[in-house]
Amino acid sequence: MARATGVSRQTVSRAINNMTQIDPATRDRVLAVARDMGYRPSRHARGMMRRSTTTVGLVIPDVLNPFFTEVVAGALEAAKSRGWQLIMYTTDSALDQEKPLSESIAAQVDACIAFLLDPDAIAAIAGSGIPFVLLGNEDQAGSVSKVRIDFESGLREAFDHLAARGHLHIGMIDDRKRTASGRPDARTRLYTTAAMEAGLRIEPEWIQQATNSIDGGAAAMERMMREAPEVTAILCYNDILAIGAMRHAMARGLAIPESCAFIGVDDIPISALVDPPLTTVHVDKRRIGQAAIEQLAAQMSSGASMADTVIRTRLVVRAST
Amino acid sequence: MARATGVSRQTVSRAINNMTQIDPATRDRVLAVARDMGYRPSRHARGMMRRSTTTVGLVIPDVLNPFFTEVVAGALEAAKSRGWQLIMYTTDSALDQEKPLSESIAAQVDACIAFLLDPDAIAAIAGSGIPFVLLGNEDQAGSVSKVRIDFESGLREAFDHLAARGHLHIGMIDDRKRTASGRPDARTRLYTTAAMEAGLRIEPEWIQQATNSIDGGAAAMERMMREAPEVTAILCYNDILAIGAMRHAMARGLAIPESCAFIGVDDIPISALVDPPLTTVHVDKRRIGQAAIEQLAAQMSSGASMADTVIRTRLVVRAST
DNA sequence: CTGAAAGCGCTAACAA
DNA sequence: TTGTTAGCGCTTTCAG
Repeated sequence: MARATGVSRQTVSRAINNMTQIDPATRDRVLAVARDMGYRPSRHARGMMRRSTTTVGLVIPDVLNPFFTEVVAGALEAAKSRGWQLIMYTTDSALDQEKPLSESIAAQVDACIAFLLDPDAIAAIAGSGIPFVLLGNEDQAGSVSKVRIDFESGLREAFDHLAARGHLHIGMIDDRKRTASGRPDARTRLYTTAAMEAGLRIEPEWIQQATNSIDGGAAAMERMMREAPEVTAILCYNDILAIGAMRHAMARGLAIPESCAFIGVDDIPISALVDPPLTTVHVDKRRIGQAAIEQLAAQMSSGASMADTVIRTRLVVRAST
Repeated sequence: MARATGVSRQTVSRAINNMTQIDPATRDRVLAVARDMGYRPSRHARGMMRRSTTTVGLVIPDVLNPFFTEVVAGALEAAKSRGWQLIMYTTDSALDQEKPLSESIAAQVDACIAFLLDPDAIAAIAGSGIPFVLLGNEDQAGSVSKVRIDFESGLREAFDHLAARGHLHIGMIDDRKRTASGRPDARTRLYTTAAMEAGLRIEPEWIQQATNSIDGGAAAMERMMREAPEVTAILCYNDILAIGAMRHAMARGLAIPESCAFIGVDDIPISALVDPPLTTVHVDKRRIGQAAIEQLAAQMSSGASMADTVIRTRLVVRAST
């Protein structure tokens, strides 16, 4: 306390917060001393008195992935409009980072929204009692509030679109890590379902697993061309893989979309800029972030959680098909 | 306090933090009650006792700009390795948001790193006494610790490269907002300097101001083609503008690089993927974020701030020149 | 193993 | 205008 230094007492408080009812001279003196000894009010002590701004944790796998970046933008915007703060956490897309992170997070924030796959990690946060919204994980038990993405609508459109163009051999480039996690994404399931419903057969080698990156997509395409040359259209787990695969196909001399058509998922900004522009299943990513914050707000005010938000998707047809 | 509910007293603390020296039975009972009444330890009260994790504020103009995204990734990584947290703040690239944000920020975090232009905003944070590192604003007074980007090296390479290819009429597409702020970026100054040193003339209409987006770049290119058709090479404020301009030029029938060459700045991931791949001045964006955290750490331990970090740049030649 | 007391750094209420 | 008292919610002595 500056009481020892300045001649005055806890009246420093009045000075620091420059309240009224204080002699300007005293205030200045206190402030001067405070500056000299590098005094800084404690965030926590303050937070205890004034009811501080709510701080929400946001867990995403990877900041460099434009998909999550847009979710962050949406959440940030919604948070800012409520005067809330956002603390960013990253799992580096590593399943084994989820658990330790989740265990420490509840102590740091007032509420949390997170992309998480590990059930234990999800349980850790949900069990901590803080308001919580889970993102993009549809096969989680119903006890936790969710914002989920309805890929079915868009993916069905995609399949119909390809079928209408006469494609009979439709392959898929999937996310290896996601598949390996034992909790395959809805996209994978929907691909199989849609093919069956359309009466199309699928061979195992028509599904290639890829590391989630441009190069990963290219590598998967290389294998696809070697092992399944009969495939004339490829549905990709996301735009990044689609772009990597498409570029590789072009480099290897395939004409697009004549020899092979490509469809991505997400509709990240770059997809409209590549050549040829990528046909893709559009997801309103900002809306995911916004909706998550809104659900958090609902939990915090009413106590009860509101109904899950479902983000619809739709096909955006461009030149790659 | 759970003392009223559970039969026991502040020994809940022992239970909550599951310390040793407590009867498992008692612990479980306390925990059960705590869960039932939705008890959650207060972040702040805790932070007062245990010295809590340092929380650093990170201010950037825009999360959706891949340049800043990579800076965030670098900062996040460096922060995580120290066990620090990052709170994200955004100014939405609006100069007038900087001041109010800066004034409230010091109370929320233990330290701060920020992309800021408004001198008042900078002074507000610097004056608050928290450890502070300013990013990318080179013409700020020397009193504040900085990580700055040395565009000169890379930009000089870029000019030499264009000159070596015989370009005599080199234009520039600049960032309108940055120019309008009255604090033009070093890039703008260096463009003029480099041209003079190379003995090249510059006409006013060779410098077009653009809104910082793909479309903004396209619009600026449209004006450039109309007002300065003699220009055969264009240096752009950043890759986004360059890509927008280049695409528009192609759409209008220009051959690239034969009719017009383009050079960007930043080397964001997309630049290598567009067609033709963009020649650009590479900036190590992750390093900016890392360096900022390192300088913060230096300030917090030694008290004195370490020397500013300078991020070197270099030209990456691709097919657009 | 459990309870009582003291105090973290600050602010709010009331006196002086 | 300034000082005093009390207490925010928790952890940490030190006794019981």
